Amino acid sequence: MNWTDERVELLKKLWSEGLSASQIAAQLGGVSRNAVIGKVHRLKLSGRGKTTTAAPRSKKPAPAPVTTPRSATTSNVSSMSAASVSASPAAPRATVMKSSGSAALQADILADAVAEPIIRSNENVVVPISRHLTLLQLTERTCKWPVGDPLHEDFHFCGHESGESSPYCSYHSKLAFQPTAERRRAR
DNA sequence: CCCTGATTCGC
DNA sequence: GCGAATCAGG
Repeated sequence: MNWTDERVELLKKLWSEGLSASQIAAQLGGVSRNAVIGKVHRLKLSGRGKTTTAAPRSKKPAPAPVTTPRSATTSNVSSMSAASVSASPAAPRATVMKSSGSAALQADILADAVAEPIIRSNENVVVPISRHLTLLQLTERTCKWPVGDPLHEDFHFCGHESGESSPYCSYHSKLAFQPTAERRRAR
């Protein structure tokens, strides 16, 4: 993909709006977050007020001819990152579904099996670069169950662990795959 | 492990 | 100029 003027403009815009490199890459399509970051640097568009890791100058990776294998001790952090989307004032199209958007991150007890997710993931490629709409980073392991009104600010996705091959967490999977209620003729 | 941006460097 | 690989941090 070329960095056309338009793409560069969009890059600048999104970057200035505080989107992360990966988010921008996702909307631009066809580029990796590294590409975005690289471009940002080349454009000298670093730092937009609040950069997460503001480690300007500390040390440069000296070209040590010797490989220095270091073992890092990782402390376990158990924080769930809720998938929140910065709702845009003008959402293109709302996925109409009747869900009582109150499925919080903590597997809350949902009254009854209400929601019937009509989530038709089309072959949807990249989200048509539109508003400063930024679907969060829905990775392969995050529950993609939408929560709340897409038109509202607090719209987000469940974000729970969704296992290896399911788009939803175990909880939402059950809701999603519930056979249209009692549709069986008991012999 | 997930994510973030920063830097380097071969192409 | 580009961006994968790598580094460094949360």
